[in-house]
Amino acid sequence: MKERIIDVAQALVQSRGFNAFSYRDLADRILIRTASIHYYFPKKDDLARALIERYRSDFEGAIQDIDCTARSPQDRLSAYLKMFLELSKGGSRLCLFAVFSAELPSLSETVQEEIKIFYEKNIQWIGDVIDDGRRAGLFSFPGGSRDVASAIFSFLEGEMLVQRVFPSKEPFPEVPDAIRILLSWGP
Amino acid sequence: MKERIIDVAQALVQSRGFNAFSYRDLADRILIRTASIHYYFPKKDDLARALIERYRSDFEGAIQDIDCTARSPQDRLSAYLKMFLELSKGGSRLCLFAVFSAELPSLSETVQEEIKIFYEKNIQWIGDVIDDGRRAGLFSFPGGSRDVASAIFSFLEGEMLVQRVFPSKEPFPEVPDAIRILLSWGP
DNA sequence: GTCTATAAGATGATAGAC
DNA sequence: GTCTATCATCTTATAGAC
Repeated sequence: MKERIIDVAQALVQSRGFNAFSYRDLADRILIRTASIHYYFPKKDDLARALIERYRSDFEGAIQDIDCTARSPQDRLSAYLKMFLELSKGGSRLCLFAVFSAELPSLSETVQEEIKIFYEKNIQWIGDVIDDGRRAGLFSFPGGSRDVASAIFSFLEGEMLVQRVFPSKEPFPEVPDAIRILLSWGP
Repeated sequence: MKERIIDVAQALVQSRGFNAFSYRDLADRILIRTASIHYYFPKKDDLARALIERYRSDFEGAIQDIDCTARSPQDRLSAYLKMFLELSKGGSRLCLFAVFSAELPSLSETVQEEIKIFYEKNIQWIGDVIDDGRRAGLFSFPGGSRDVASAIFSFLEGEMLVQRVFPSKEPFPEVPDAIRILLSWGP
């Protein structure tokens, strides 16, 4: 049940935002009473934290999978992008953290801190991968790998916003051209 | 008065989101009663439309200013970026449209349409500028200018989300490195 | 134009029966 | 665990006095 509530809540956050849905919205969709949801998540902030925790652990699990299979930097980055887009259901759902960032000052301190950790982990990981790639002569870019990693991550988060507004746009290619250019990643 | 309401409302939207503030929040800040706000903006959707209209006209005015002074593609793009960041008050405020995109499905059809127009205008303009730049041999990038313009815009919107989470990060340079790389824009 | 007063409904939350 | 019942509060919105 707990998982099911999180499922539905996540879908609502990713489409409307955290402040634009109520326990009633959840209850109606799950066919349960709001009091039952309060049993699992007494305060709405508890729900926010649970949402983040699962999303983040999904992400970290996926990243570990990628690291374990230990392929080339290119394959790792490709796999990351694919996973990123999958979790967001191709734009109809935003990245959970893009939504939370947009509403950041309305969220609790704890949640804000969790969001920061998520961003940090992602940028760190991308930075490591492209650094590996550069050392192997596969990628080429000026400056620090962290800056480029941050730019890639910003681009991905922003691209979801744009894609939401233009659903007619062709779906994300597996590796967006912008990233290929940023990394001088030849075809 | 109307302008003042829009000022305060815009600040609230850019920090918390459209669904996370109420007429009461506005009233408390402006030292007025909620009924008075309803006099100017009967429905909250009227306020949303007014917000968008002003933001968009500010943007278009600024873009026209840039076009009239008719400088080089590089200067035009620099000026655009500077304006973009100014309107967003350096990350403490998100781009109004980044917030609206994040909450898109919770907004009215009319508002959604306006958001689309804003995005379209911006991407179109950036595309024209970098196309000019490419023809003049100042920029170099593979593929269509619209795709690169879209990537630049996505990056900017996303960068604001990231900057909000890491306020300690150094402020946006006038022309972010990512954009220099995307355009092969030498120093 | 701004106010008081107020309505109708939503919202987050709790107590207590089953 | 799930329910009914209930709460205080907030939210959007309107009517009508000044």
